[in-house]
Amino acid sequence: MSTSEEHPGERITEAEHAVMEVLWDRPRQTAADVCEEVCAQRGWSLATVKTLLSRLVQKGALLAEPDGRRFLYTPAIAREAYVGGESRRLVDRLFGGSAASLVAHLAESEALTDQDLAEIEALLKELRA
Amino acid sequence: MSTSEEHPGERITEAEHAVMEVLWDRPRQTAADVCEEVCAQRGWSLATVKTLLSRLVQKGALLAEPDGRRFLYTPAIAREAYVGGESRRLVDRLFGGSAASLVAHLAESEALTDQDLAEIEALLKELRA
DNA sequence: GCGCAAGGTTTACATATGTAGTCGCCATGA
DNA sequence: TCATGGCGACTACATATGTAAACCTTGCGC
Repeated sequence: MSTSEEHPGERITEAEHAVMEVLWDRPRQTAADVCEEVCAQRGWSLATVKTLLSRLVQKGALLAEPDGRRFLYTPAIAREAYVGGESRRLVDRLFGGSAASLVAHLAESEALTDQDLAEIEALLKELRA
Repeated sequence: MSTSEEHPGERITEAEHAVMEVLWDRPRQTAADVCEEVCAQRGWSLATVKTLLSRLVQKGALLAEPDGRRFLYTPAIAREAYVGGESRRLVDRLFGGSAASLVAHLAESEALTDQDLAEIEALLKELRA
């Protein structure tokens, strides 16, 4: 059941993740573009964004496509893969690998609203079909 | 705000979490006891466990109950709370706060086995009752 | 042509984290 | 009573992470 991951495990950090989100939302953006999207919210400077972009490229999480004298950054890993990996990590670490346990916990701890429950039910019905 | 400040937000790290699990499983254990449980698996030395225990006490995640010249460590926070917090953090960060989205993702990414699905369905039915 | 602005690269530095050694105290058995 | 071993406290140190400044290169507008 191994995911098609071959990077030795270059974890993406919290701060880096914020940058990834911007690029998943819209690929091929410059450092300035990314900053435009997050610097305000996170109180970062352009320099910080540059650093994070570099580190992400090094980690193989981003691709830097040359565009004249600058780079257009694009995710090298799909959001789905990342989200899946993180989710799995959580489930493994806290729920003994049982996703059902996670759902159970969410439900019991009232982290799920009635609407959530309805949505999940609908979803399950669909999956069963 | 004295030393024994109660910070609900003091993050517990991966390594520290391993120690917490041992104590959640069985409270009031000494450093040596805890080591007994994890040193082998994680390849840690007793010293490492001691450091982690100290940090956890500082963070307010553990209580050190004096027992003669040593301490019996006990979780100061319930596992439920920790698990809930971590789950919520993940949901917020990756699923825009929608727990249902998480479940949807798990389902779609086949992280849920048929049995998981069945369990969840049963669970939902119960919650509806 | 030339300086400036835009971009990436290097360097920086504090705090966090993983992992562990060392110090000093003291209860206990020889 | 005295050496020992067990124990927490203090110290250590490399790497990771957050955050950013300094620096270097080069295309462009004037």
